Amino acid sequence: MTQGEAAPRSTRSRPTMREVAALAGVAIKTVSRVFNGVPTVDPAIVTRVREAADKLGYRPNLTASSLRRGDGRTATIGMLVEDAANPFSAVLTRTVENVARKRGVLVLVGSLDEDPSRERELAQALIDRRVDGLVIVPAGRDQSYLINEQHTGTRMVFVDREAGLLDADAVVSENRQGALTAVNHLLKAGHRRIAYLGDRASIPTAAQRFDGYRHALEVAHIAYDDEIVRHVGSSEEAAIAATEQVLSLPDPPTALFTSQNFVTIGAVRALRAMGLQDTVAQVGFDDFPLADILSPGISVIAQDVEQVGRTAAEMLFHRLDGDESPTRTVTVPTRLIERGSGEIPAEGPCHD
Amino acid sequence: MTQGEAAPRSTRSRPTMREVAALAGVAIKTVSRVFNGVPTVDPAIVTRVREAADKLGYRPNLTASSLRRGDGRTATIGMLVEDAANPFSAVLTRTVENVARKRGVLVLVGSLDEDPSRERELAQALIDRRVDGLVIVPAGRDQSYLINEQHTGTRMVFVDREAGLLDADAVVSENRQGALTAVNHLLKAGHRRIAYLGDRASIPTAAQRFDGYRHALEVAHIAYDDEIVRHVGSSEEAAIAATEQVLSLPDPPTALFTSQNFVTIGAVRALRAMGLQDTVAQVGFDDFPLADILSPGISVIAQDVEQVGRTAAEMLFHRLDGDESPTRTVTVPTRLIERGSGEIPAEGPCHD
DNA sequence: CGACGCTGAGACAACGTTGACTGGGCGAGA
DNA sequence: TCTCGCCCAGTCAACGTTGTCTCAGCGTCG
Repeated sequence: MTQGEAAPRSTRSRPTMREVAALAGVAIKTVSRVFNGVPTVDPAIVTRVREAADKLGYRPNLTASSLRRGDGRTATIGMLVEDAANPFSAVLTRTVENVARKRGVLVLVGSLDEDPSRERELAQALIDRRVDGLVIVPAGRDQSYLINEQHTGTRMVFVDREAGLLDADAVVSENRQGALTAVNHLLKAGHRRIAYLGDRASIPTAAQRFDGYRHALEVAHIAYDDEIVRHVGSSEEAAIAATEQVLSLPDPPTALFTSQNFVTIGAVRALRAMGLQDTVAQVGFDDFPLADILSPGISVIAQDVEQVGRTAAEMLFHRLDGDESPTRTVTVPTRLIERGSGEIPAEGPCHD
Repeated sequence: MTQGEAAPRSTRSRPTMREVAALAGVAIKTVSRVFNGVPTVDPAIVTRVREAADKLGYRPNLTASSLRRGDGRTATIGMLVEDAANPFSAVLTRTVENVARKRGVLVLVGSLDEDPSRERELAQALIDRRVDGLVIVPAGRDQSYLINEQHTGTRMVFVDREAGLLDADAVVSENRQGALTAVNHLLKAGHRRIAYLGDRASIPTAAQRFDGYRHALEVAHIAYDDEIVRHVGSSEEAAIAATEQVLSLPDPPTALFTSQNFVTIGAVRALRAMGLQDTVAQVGFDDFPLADILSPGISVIAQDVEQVGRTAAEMLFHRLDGDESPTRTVTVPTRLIERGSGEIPAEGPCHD
């Protein structure tokens, strides 16, 4: 079965419009018209071109197309999240993808790991690929490096945190109000000594939640005590340690407000390890899978991540459709889910 | 403050090499050389060009560059997973991203939702953007539509499931062996009546796990009984219903092997709802967060998702680096994690 | 019956960049 | 002194596609 083809099994080069045109016996431009659905092409020629294209396995080159065509659109957007593997980012990515899909737009994803320099690098990498727009959960506090890109037509929406030193659209969760609700809920159960365990205060969302915590205490005329306040970062281990420390104080808290996912889970672990899960109340910020199945179930302030992602994507595409209205920040509400841990009453005498 | 600029605040067009060249007083080609780090450029000119570029906010256009340059590389790969929001896919995406990052390669992500037609569409969309390579968790059983692309140089690696009707690299978990281990573990605890609850049998991984289940029973000389076998799909609700049904049989199983994540969680819920979590043993396939914190902890066969993703990405990049060796399938081992639920002994008399 | 408009297809240049080649200036060796 | 070759920057065309323009063919109307 010796054939003429002596090629080493591998790489032909990919067929182009030129070859399709040659095979169909038409001009390149006509092939272009066919693939762009221009109606003024003889149906007979259309089928001839399509057949030639199928035979050759031709696929249009979108990068060449976007280079030449007027709007320069690549039908691709960039998405920068904290970590593609964590549930918040993953859900966000998926909802943005869902909105993009309806428009034939694909999503480039990058993880920042809370590193501002990585944010810049990846944003640049996306811009170098001429994405039509960006959805960013910013790691740094200064996005002014994007001013140029904004002026040259790259649309962008910030998520979870607003942009710093840049006038841009944003979609955020109701962080301060959510935290307030959480702490008020614990106050209602009679708690007067409520610990705050959260992410580093340098992270804007954490700062806002902390602010809500302080405000709730203030309104309730409870003195702020930084002995029972820990900004631990977002690792479970650190949260476990902090929880143990706080509960080992001479005057330990009777309730915990844990303001971030991994911190919440760390605290859950620590409470169970100490056998205090039915004694010390807890409300966490951000829901997590199986929170309902533990005993007690973990009460949380749930963010509507899907809503956040969907809104952000829709805002971005509106901008791409030509919306030139002033930038705005949309706040998505949170809601309290009572599951048991947040409803544990305060023990001991009431001090008022 | 009336200025000459009457422009409506918005969209300048993005500067090109031409403009940088004009401002720096050099030829376009020299700008190109500077940005490609060609060493034979006068250092004085290099700084002149860089300054001009900075002043204009110039950023190279990678799509134009990849169109012109010889290898046609876009420094972008495509990744098709089942659902970017689920933990398995999310971790996979992240590990692939990590390997890609080291090479300055970005990742386009798409979710297939187990829909073969969507797999084709998205694969085509990625190819139209001329990605350098593809990492695919296939939804369908026939990937022959990719043969052309394979021959024209698009590299691809399949993950979690092998490609159908296509000779391609793959990285899979040890499904059959893992299931075997799970069932053997339950047998060792004295169980003779072990239910199988898993995803639809049309999904290759589910079929392999089911195969492992049957094989383990066979070796142990236990008759197969399809009364206690349910292929329920991957929804928690369906798994809950199936678990309840199976346990309501006249001769209910004393142990469950749940062969997929959501099925495992559904069964956990059902067992708790029925108060049987300390009576009926369970081993699940695939680990999940908080499995250790439940009581009893849920014993699982854990897949090494990071290892799977890393291996796949590395294989892809080896191919891109010119590796032309025969295609191969790498199997990544699983491991049993004992946490309590799988070690609950069988009640009642032993039948042998 | 000739000018006119319309329909459908091709020619040409250009998008922003880089590969291949060219050419001027200058030092070294014959 | 002249040539050779090297160094560095420039010119030109091309990557695959599409916007603009042109043009052939044909039916219509005054």
